[in-house]
Amino acid sequence: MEVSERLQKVMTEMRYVPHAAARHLASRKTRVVGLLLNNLHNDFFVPLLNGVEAVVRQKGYNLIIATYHANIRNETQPPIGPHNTDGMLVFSDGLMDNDLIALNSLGFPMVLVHRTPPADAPIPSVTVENIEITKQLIEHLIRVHGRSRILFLRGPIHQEDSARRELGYRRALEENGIPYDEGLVLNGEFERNVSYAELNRFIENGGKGKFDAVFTGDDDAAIGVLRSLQAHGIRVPEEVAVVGFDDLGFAPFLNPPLTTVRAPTEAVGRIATEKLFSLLENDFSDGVVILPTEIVYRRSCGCAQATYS
Amino acid sequence: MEVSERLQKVMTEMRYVPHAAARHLASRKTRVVGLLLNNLHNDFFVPLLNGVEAVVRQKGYNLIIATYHANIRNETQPPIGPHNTDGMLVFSDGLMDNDLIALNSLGFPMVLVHRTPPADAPIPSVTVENIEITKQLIEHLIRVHGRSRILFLRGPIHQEDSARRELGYRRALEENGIPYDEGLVLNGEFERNVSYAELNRFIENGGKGKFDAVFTGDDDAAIGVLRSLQAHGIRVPEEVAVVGFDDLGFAPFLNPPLTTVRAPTEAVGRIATEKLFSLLENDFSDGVVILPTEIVYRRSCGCAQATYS
DNA sequence: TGAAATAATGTAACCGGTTACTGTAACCGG
DNA sequence: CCGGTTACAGTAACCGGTTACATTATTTCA
Repeated sequence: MEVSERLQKVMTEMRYVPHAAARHLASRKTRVVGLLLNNLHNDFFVPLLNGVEAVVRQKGYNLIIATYHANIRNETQPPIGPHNTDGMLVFSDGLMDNDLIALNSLGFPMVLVHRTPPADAPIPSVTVENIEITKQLIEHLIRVHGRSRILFLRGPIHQEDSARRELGYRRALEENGIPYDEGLVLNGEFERNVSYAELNRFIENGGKGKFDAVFTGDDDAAIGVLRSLQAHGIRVPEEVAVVGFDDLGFAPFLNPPLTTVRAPTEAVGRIATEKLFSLLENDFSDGVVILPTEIVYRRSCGCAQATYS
Repeated sequence: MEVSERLQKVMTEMRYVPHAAARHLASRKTRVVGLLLNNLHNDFFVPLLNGVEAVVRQKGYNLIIATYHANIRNETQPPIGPHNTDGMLVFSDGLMDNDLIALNSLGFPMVLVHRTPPADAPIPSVTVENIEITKQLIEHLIRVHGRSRILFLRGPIHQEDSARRELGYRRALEENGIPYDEGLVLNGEFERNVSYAELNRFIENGGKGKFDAVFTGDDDAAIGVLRSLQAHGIRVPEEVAVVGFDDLGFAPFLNPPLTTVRAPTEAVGRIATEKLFSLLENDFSDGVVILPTEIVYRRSCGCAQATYS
């Protein structure tokens, strides 16, 4: 029997597990990758985490998850970096473009998730198509369902998905001759509770009757929107059409079933992590991947039949 | 200016971040805690993670998340342990009772989540009340809605919540004179996709008409159950009443709104993590915490009115 | 002002592995 | 049976901090 085999056997028998810190220190490798998120207040992260974790585990690495966002960046150091990981996935607005450039110039492997790299730093990135599909989604509300006063609940201010969806929203309005109305844009933060509160506020301050559709920004916010509309006795989709984004698992079973955009979120997590490992192992990975999205038409926009009569 | 202040200043100026591995090695502390999960295929983990992560961040620690379950425990070492963390939260059937006892006797701080400690190891634990509330939930179906052929989709075989909910289910049947029928228990794994497939299989193998209610085990599985029932043209709650467990954020907005048990999952995560830190900092924490649960009655069991007529 | 208390600096060992290098034993083909 | 290759063993330096202790500078106050 080879020595290495015998060694393995004895190590297992004696339940010897090498001390991670000592290995890390000596080998200058942690075998840990990090995932930096703005927050965890969204069911969106479940498929993302699944994609990430599956690849990380398969590679025998560990995964550190941390939240870090723009509001705390001046108080705290980023919890993840070259000092405790071999590389990281960035889905956070806490690291600004110049932070990314600095880390990148240090040779620290990174992959951006749902975020475009800074102009002069070739950091790989994985995201989904937002602008064109959002434009189509809004145009569907306008052309098929005759809606024109479309409320938009945007997401976090620095979040790129939010900005792009807003762009698609504005383009659709523009190309269909509907003036953009600042007053119809609320801050939903892509969170069901925030969206619920914001829409309540809007409706209770005389907003009722001022809108005939809502683009909730994402599916999680759609939950808050539906709850608020229901609480105010506004019928969906008859009085107000509602559309979301992401097609989370619950979307087909909301009341009414949610028309939304199917985003391959687990694939985003998986591909981003594979890119990160390609960077770790081959020191190379190519640029920006934009995964395709598609609209799923259900009841909440006015399409299809109500399932329960 | 004090020396330590000046030091801090220079450290910030020069962007010096101490190398984690070196600190860990020298100080024998990692300032990392681990969270061991069976899997991540469930929206249930979002509130749990939120509770855990909030406390971990507030304490300035890092969080490693890993999946580990009974099916892979013979192939791989647990990814989290004394070698790379200061303590861990265990929500996993991958570590057996004797593993826990071994780790505990090493003095490794652990807190069990949704799991009762082994008889002879005083490991703190945080979970929610399952048995009595499930019994009440099933009795509600029996007594208020007159159901008697109640399908149960149990969760993972070693998962304690699943076992306890099954116990509550059986007690309710027993105390109401309904014989337990093995044929009405399916393996839903607490996963929407598995539950969907299992219920489809059941219905298509002649199960249609053999049940008038479903206890889905948890809310995530409820999504699969509702989808399957809808696909087979079975009306909820008229033909089949459906109840879940957890009261995840989407539950009030399923179609129809889901009657379920409200479980304080974020609090479980928060309290469990606080217990872990109490163990880390004071080397002490007391026993088993069982958080109370309550039934939330909505449309899917037959209570309340349909929101959309 | 001088002795004691306190703060700062200097030094070396150590954490538990990895890495590189040197030396010895086993193996292989001609 | 020998030279050359390969497998294994032994040794020491090193990774980048922490810790403990000894030394020197500064402050405090009788």
